[in-house]
Amino acid sequence: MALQFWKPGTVAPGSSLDRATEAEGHVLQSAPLTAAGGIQAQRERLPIFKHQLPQYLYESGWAAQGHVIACTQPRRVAATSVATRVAQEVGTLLGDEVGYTIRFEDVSDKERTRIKYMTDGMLFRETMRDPLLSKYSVIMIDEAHERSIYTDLLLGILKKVRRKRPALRLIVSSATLDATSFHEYFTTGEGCTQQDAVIISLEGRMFPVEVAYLKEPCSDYVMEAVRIVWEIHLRQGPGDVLVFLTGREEIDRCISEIAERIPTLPKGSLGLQPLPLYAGLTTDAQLAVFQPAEKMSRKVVVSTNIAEASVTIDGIKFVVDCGFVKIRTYNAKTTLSRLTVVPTSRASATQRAGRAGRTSPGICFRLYPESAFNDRSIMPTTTPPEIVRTDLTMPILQLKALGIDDLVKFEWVTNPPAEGVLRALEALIGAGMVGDDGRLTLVGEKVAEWPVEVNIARALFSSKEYKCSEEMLTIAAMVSVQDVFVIPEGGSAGALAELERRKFTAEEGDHLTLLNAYNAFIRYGSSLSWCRQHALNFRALSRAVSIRSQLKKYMQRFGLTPLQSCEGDAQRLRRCIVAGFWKNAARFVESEGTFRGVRGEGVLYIHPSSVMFTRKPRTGWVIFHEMEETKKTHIRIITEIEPDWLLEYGHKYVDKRTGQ
DNA sequence: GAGCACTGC
Repeated sequence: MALQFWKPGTVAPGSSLDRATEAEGHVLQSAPLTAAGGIQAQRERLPIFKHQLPQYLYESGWAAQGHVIACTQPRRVAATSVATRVAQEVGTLLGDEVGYTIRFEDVSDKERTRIKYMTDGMLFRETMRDPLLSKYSVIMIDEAHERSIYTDLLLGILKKVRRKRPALRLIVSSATLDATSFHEYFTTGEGCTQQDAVIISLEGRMFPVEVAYLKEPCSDYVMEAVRIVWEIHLRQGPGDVLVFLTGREEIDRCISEIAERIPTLPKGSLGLQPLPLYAGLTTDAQLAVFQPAEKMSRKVVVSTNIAEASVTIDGIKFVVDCGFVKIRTYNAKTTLSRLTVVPTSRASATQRAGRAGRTSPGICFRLYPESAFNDRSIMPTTTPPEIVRTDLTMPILQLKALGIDDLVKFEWVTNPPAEGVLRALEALIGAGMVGDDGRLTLVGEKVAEWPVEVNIARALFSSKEYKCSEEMLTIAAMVSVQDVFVIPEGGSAGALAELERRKFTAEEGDHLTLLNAYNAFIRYGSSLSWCRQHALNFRALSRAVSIRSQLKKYMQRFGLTPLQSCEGDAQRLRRCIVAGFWKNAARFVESEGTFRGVRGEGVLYIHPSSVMFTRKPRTGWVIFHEMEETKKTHIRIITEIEPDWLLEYGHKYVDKRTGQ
């Protein structure tokens, strides 16, 4: 069957979705969804929206006999907000026929829920308990173009599930040009036919957006952005501006440059109100971008990629796009992750431009020449999926837990790099999670179920022996969230925050400092105002509370109870951390003031956010939570240890590697 | 003596 695309947002009169490919449209499919009746909802020529597909399927009987229609989203907010909207449209209470399931929150009913919105990570997790996902009749994977790691893993699993359970119908929804490749993915291969039910829809933006380019490339896109914002402000009509830059530093610079020029505005002209937006901001500061602009003023939101898909601001009429994005890449050989600024994909550029056309026609100014946009060697069609640039240790452990031992045979949407797969397997074997036969060990099976990384799981398992599970649980939760300590931009506010942080500082290092901050948060009522007073991130701490209580349930389920406190015996706790993180040990080199990793990682620098940044370790040895490469290789979340605590583990490690 | 895109279980 030939692939066809609809024009965004329309279905021909009286057509059912199974006939949609005959009509003009943005739905494309290779097999009809007629087994339980087609969709006859469109008597008149009404626009059909993507989020309504599950409810049409529901009305057409696809949720009969206790079956459930699932719709996955890469993000929690999307899952909850779409579920809320659909529940309203269907006219039921949220959590009744229409519900959602995300981590820490299950607003669905086991018996009654027929349409379930969920994060893709959640559905992936569900495959561990029910490998055939037998209660679902239709699964819609939304925002598949974002290619999150869980989307990819899920698509791979679903292809496998469909071979065993052909009655399962899949809908893959993608906003970009790669729709055809998803189609090919599901219709080729052994046992796959053109009859496999796949519908791929394209989204359309609501209003036209005119795109303008620079004639020549610019050398400093931050200053160029400032110039364009100025021009928009003086020459264009009303409407707010959204500027895309790559990170906090650029955003701060852009904002102060704009602020500096505000006094030069001609008398009587509109004011300008520059506002930063990035994930690390406090809730208060983030909320500011949603407030309407002050009277007689134009709002300029200067944002990271967060405004590309995660956060939607109404009233934006102008977009200024620098054409770059900061992404995390992972080097399997060195086990180093790194943040790099790279040109955006064309798909990203299109998505960013679309942000100008949500409420009215708009204009997007791209800070690069049109020739760059058209040159695939400069701007790729799509961003490389997460699976090719991430640490594969956990994903592979989880695939193995699903019985997928042959990773070469697994039908990846995109193959992960061979090096990454090998290193991950090596790490899992070294950690005793995978045996030499490539199969999961008993420990591996257990750890795969935990929603934490391998090192943390190991420390939690050891916490029973070291009698410090209460504290280890807290530390596990705290290292899983980021930005607990708020760092205001420079000046006196920064120094004040630094003083606040010292109140929680523990001699032993960052792990215990985090523990102190968490305990104080609980002791003083877990309140937002208390966090503000002490320069702590309320959102992060609240999340840590949720994670801790979830992990506590796992401790109970795995018989690691009763939970015990180390009663202030920090040594037990530090030894327990070593039991999980012994591979992340580093030795101080006095003459250089730097560290060397025991795995030969080269020169390591303490991250400035560490309480160890200003001191040298008494014993000369530390354990770190993670390392990251920026201009230098930094280690983060560090605790001082005694070197002989390592001997036990180091021995095992050497044995495995050399075979001695 | 100096820094951190964004998600998710």
